[in-house]
Amino acid sequence: MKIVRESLADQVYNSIKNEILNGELKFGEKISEDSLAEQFGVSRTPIREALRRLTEYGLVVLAPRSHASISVISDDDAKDIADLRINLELFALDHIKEMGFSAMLPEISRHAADCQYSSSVGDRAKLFEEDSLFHQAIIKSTRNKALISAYERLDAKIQMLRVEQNESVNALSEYLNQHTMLIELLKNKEYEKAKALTIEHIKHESGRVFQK
Amino acid sequence: MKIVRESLADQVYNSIKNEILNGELKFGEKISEDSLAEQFGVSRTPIREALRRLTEYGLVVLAPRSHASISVISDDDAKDIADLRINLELFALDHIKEMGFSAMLPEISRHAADCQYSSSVGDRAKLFEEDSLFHQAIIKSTRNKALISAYERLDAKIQMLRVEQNESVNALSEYLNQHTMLIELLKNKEYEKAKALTIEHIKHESGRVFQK
DNA sequence: TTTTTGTGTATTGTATACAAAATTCAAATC
DNA sequence: GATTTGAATTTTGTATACAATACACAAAAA
Repeated sequence: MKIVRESLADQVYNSIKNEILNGELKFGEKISEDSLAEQFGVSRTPIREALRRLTEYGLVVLAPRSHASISVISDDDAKDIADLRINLELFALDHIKEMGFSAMLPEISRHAADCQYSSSVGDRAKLFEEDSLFHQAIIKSTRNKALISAYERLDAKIQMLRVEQNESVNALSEYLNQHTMLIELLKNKEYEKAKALTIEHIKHESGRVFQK
Repeated sequence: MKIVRESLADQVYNSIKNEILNGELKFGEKISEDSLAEQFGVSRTPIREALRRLTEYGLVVLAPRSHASISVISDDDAKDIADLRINLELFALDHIKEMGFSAMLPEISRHAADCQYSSSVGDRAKLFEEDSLFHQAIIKSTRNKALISAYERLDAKIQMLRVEQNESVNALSEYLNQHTMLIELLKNKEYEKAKALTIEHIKHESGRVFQK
């Protein structure tokens, strides 16, 4: 077996990403390479690589020769993200209709269950993480690599948005029930209902951006 | 007006991208930071940033602590890309159906015309570029930033694929006529026909991956 | 008071130096 | 001959040094 040590750049990337999704780094906050380098005890080189990768995922914005800052996602952007997300998830359902679940059904079910559990013990962070993994698993069942990587990028921003509308996840139990309902519909091959539910589910989560 | 000099990393990024799309750099070819640095007369730092960005766009593959190489796109990957592309372009058409063309129609038409012209003078590179811009313009008319950036990533690989199947763009004039036909259908609000044509158009271009 | 200009400071962009890991290839072993 | 081993070489990963640009704030001008 080949052991590959994670590079400092990768570690820093994950750490900064977590700090953004934890809310430790606020949206719009300026960040300097020097202070991050000092914070993580590394040189600026891996910090720069991490920041540039985060920029590609839309979590960080780079002002050339000036500074980096955490992204701010406007309501319009949030609406765009939700619209595209609906499109991609429906595309995945079409694929499942044609080709079946592949081998992902157990994983999908497990993430739905873990959402329920995390909710019941009040672990919001874990709940959000499992919710992302649930939707990613549906996408992954298509085995379409282009789709999977496009969704991965979108998911980074979806996760940011969840942090932002921190307080506003109303009717959480209904939201979580939709997961199990969706699984049932897919098992029973009721694809049109599954699509309708997916749209409702995403609009439900995206909240206010669909209310106008 | 603020003059911002393009960074060396950006210049190198564009140069390497062009070399890949020109075929100067072959698919699967190993590339070393040192030799690129020497070739461009810069240090490894901007080279590394460029390579990492290219990796995010799927044009380059990084083997950690070992080497970088130009991506190889398999037939399965090409099929995935074409499927997703169809989905995204149909999504854009739905948007145009709801909201109209926005102000992009002149630009769309111009790129279609430039495709025709480039074809007539036998400028393949320019033809491919304008073809990409034509489809990008349709996507841009939705004004959905998430969609636009997702498509931009996909487009990088679409361009690579066009280079690969260099000789096989058969029935080019038919392909180009489809551009003008599509514009006419959209002007006349014949959206279902436009969608059918889009599917045909993309499958036509993607060639062999749809032939099984 | 408001605007402009200039200078010092802080920050990013790039080059270079060094450390660590992977690759190569020849010699040794089976 | 095929495989393994190990040192030499090459290449990447990271730190540091320096250059160039942007920023902040005070002094001067309108």
